[in-house]
Amino acid sequence: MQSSTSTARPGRPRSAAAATAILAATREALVEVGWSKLTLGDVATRAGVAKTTLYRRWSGKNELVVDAVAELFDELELPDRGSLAADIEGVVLQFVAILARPEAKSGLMAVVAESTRDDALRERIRRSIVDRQKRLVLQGRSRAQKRGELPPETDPEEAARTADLIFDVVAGAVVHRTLVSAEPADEEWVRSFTRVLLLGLTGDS
Amino acid sequence: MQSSTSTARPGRPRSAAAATAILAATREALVEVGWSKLTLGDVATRAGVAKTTLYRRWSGKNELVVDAVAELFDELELPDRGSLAADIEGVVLQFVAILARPEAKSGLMAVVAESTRDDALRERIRRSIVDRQKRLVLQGRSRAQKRGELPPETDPEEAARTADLIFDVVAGAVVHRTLVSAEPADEEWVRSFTRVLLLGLTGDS
DNA sequence: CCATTACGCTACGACTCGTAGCGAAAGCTC
DNA sequence: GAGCTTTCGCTACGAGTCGTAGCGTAATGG
Repeated sequence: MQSSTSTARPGRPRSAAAATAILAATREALVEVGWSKLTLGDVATRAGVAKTTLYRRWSGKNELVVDAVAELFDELELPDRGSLAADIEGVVLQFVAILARPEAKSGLMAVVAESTRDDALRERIRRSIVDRQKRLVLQGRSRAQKRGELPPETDPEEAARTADLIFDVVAGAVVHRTLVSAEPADEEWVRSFTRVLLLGLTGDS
Repeated sequence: MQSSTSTARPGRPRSAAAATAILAATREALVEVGWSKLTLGDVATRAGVAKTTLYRRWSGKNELVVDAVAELFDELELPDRGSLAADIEGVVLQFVAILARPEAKSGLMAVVAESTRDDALRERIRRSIVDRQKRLVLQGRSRAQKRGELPPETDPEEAARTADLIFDVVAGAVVHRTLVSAEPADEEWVRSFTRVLLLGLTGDS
């Protein structure tokens, strides 16, 4: 019996422009001052809104940064490059490019760190970042199966577990290389990584 | 002409017991309140020392947490389990166990996040955590080569690059599984991961 | 036109920060 | 032991941030 999907709330609607400005200002502040010194008051000033507006929409710094960072990862896509190896290399290079941006580096790792003590935050990260990008793994696998590069999966549950594993290996390796080892994930590194991922340590062509 | 290695400073020496108590108190605080709400005043109280003592020894929260967390990783070792696969599974399980501890989770990720904007901090992390554990990769490879499981390396530079790659893949995958995906890295997962690492995605036995 | 909600602004107590200054303690050298 | 040096515990401080409350105004829908 509802007219539409809860969009029909009375009163003045929230400004969409404000949301855009706030998230952009958050990323700007992440670049300039980093996560630990980022204050909501500063973000509000940069965005040209009142501090109270910020608190009305987000419960705290963590939630705000998650939303600001999540937008960065939505540009990932998986163009068909003809082979599984080329597909992997392509998407990994995109991921590397995103992680090279300072707002992604400091923001992402910080909220992940905070999420170890905050279940709601972890769930927010999972929904808005992690699960959204797992599609790339599924897409790549299905393409490789059509090409005959990978065998079709038999057990669907096993297939889901493998997809999760691949996602952790790929994303984890890139993040670790970029942030912890802090060395460039250039094309050469991506090629080596892809080779190991496809052939393993023992399988040298 | 120095009596010993710069240990011969005049004046009252710094209490070694205080350092131990401070680092332990830091880990305790990481468990109870997490990184963002951890205050140096609280740590000082827990350790039973004055806040000023803390500031005399560490320049800030980041440096303190790095030292407190670094001690956790020193217990990693690589017992000879007879095969490369078994060796990898063993050390990965140890790593998983350490990362399961809340003080390791929140502390490590937080300082890594901060290090994206602080070169000195990144170098401190590298020296006290990352490089210290790369020995495990080198040790495992050399053992596998003696067993004939891996070919001897030809180019030493290429060998170093590969070792770095392996380290990023292993550590990154475990960290991502544990912290970002936030799902258990149990024995079954470790077995699957080891299989992919050794045989690759294509190589199914 | 009226109810309802969002907005901008100001002000507030509570808290943490990092530092300074002090007297006392604990080592070394002579 | 005397004297020097450095650390330690304690107290106090201004500066800055936190998250919230209160108010008048702006923008929607019925």
